[in-house]
Amino acid sequence: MPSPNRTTNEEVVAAAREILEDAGPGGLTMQAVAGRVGVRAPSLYKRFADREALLAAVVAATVEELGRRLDGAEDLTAIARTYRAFAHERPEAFRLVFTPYAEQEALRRSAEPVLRAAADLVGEEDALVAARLFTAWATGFLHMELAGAFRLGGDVDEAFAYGLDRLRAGLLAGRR
Amino acid sequence: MPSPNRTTNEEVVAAAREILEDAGPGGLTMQAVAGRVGVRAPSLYKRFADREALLAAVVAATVEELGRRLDGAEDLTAIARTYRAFAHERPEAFRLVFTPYAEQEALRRSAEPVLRAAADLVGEEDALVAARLFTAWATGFLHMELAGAFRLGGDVDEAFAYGLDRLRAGLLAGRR
DNA sequence: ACCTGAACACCGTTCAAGT
DNA sequence: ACCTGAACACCGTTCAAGT
Repeated sequence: MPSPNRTTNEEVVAAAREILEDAGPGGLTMQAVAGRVGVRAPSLYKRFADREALLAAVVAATVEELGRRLDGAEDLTAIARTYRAFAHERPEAFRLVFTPYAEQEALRRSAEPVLRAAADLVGEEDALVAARLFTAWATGFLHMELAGAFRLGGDVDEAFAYGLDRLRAGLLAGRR
Repeated sequence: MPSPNRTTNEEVVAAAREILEDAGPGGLTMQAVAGRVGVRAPSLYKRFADREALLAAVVAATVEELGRRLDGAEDLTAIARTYRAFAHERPEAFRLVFTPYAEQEALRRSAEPVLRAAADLVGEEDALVAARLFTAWATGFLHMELAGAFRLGGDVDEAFAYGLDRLRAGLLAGRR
């Protein structure tokens, strides 16, 4: 006798993302996720091989959303602003993006707008290395900000603006 | 009847650091650490309040060692090289440095050489923001490299050299 | 077909009892 | 004083049995 699905993969991932932000990675238990979608923990194994696979799906959904938002950003300034707003909104998920959980494919898609903006600045030939410089800076800055590494002094917004400004200047000067 | 200590805090932390690199954070269990220093897991609670406190001590020791190595580096190029070599040597510990586990004090000490090198380049007034630009880039780059985010194409060494070069150029151009 | 209770392995942590 | 066996709570995961 077939019984209808009591939940969906999308619903499970959405629940996991909420729990992740509310309770951190340690609070993201199979039981907590199951409870939020109204099933028991063993049922989740029909949908995800194990907790790690669920985490990978959470990261994939996060990277996808980030990619969608970045699509609207046209230059490095807009991209940086969007990127930072996203990290502030979903700090726990953001922390997981650059871990081995992340899938290459989704990362590549979300890197597209950065590559385009970098090409506009330095040309096609150096677009990749320039995009990596920008992404590494933005990623590192946000990781440090979220970890509280900037609590010691100085204005964080000012440091972000300075970094973006000097980065753009360095890229423009290296044009060829 | 007093019994002599069968281990020391330093030995426990050293064991934990080895296990962390060999087996990742998931393999860093209290039992594994205890086993390596020749005691049972409950004994560790005489030395560290809980697993999180032990992890914090691991990160503190890591940051301290990084700081010691950076002391020998005089300019941003040398610092970048040292920083990258360290991340390659202890990837798992490096990943934990910019998390809430890290203590502010140790981080500040290890930031000293970067501040000095930044001041040499842009002057005292902008040294802090310049150091944050450099550190964010280096940290982000290494996190991405360790996460395999650069496996898609292009030469990683070249991207690192390009980033450092453009960063220095941007800083120099902003001198005032 | 999908779901679950029960069970197992494993881990963090506590504590009374050993020396 | 330091160490440990035993116990407890909690979690990931499996699976036979339910509908």
